[in-house]
Amino acid sequence: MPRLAPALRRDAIITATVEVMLRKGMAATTVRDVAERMGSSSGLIHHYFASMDDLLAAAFERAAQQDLTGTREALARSAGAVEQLGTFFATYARAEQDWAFQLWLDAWAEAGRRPAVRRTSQRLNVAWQQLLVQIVRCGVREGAMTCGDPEGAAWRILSLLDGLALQTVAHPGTVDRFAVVSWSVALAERELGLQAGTLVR
Amino acid sequence: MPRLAPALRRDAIITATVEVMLRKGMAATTVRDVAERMGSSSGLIHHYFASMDDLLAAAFERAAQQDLTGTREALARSAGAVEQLGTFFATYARAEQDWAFQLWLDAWAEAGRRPAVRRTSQRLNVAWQQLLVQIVRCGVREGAMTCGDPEGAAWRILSLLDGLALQTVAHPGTVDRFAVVSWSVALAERELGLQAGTLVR
DNA sequence: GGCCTTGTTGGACGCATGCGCAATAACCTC
DNA sequence: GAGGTTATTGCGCATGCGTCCAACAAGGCC
Repeated sequence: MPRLAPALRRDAIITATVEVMLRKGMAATTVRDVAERMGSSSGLIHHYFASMDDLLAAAFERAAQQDLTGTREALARSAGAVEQLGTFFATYARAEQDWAFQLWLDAWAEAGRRPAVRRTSQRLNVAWQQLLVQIVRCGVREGAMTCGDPEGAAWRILSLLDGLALQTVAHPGTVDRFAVVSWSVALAERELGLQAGTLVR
Repeated sequence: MPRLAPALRRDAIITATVEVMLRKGMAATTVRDVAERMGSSSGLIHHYFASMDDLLAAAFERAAQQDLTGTREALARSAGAVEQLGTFFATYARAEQDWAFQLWLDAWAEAGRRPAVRRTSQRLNVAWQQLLVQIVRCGVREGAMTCGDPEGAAWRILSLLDGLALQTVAHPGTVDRFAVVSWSVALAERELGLQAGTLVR
């Protein structure tokens, strides 16, 4: 294994860990798996991460942040707050994002045993909520939405989407995903004083 | 350890496993833990359960079924479909039921690695949905609710409640549970053509 | 009371895990 | 090119896991 600058190596380890995590799940990811994926020794990983907890947390952070910034960029390309909200829902509806749901599910379950993972997942969850709050606040300022409690509304909508994600991941095929998404969109429209059908393109 | 009839011993093992599971989580539950809890040897457990997967599935089934029948009994004590639906939501709102949410979360996460647990959780999930379907069908027949798609409505409401459960378990303190419950109740009321406030006592 | 079925024991086995550490080798500086 | 810094190795250690099995003992049956 060629010698690498600390920052680059650390980065490479995280990348490899994310790949393993997506394939085998967070709980089944081991130091040896990551080392094999990188083609390096297992000792190297512990040279950069004090514990498995830290490594998994860092890897989860990477994956979730990527998702978050991807959504942020998509939002930036949208004109008004209403269109942004539509984009937000469309992101959740994408079938290719099942891996993200599975990852969040893993993180929630591991949170009980791994402090670092718990802290990271809580932080990122709040980040998603704040993203929604921002959109709603923007919509209210534009006069396109009405909402007395943006913080609360964001939590409610997020809970709704999480439940949807849970059902589709845990019981694929049983639930009609599209139907549940449209429903949640309709609910959000009513919650925010939007006309029905505004968010669907 | 006194000799016991197979059915009773099997029952005792499941009981002990549930207790350990509630305390340490499903993923952290080991054969030795269960044996120690029972005050027996570890070999005894494998005399009744072919694998750890089977044992965990049986224990999860026990806990979830208990919850299910408990709710069924509460529903039986309620008069009409509307009151039954109110009872259904009240069950979810109870703070003492956090252990149930945590257990479901564990089951969903373990499902990827443990076939028996997966089958059990899917079966019980459908059972909960059917319970809701029954209530809605009943309500429509009584003329108290309007719903064109009881099956779909049940899945949507269940997703909503699951999301709520997820947020409150994964991020205790961050989300105002009562606010989210009331919201989901209000949503269900609208979904089923009920007057606002009907389900809240 | 002897026998035989069967619930029960408790440790052994093999495997996998996270982690630590002395040795090695690559790179940089002078 | 010598020397020192440090990224990297790869094996060893302790621990924990699920599973298995030969031995043991407690009943029931005749």
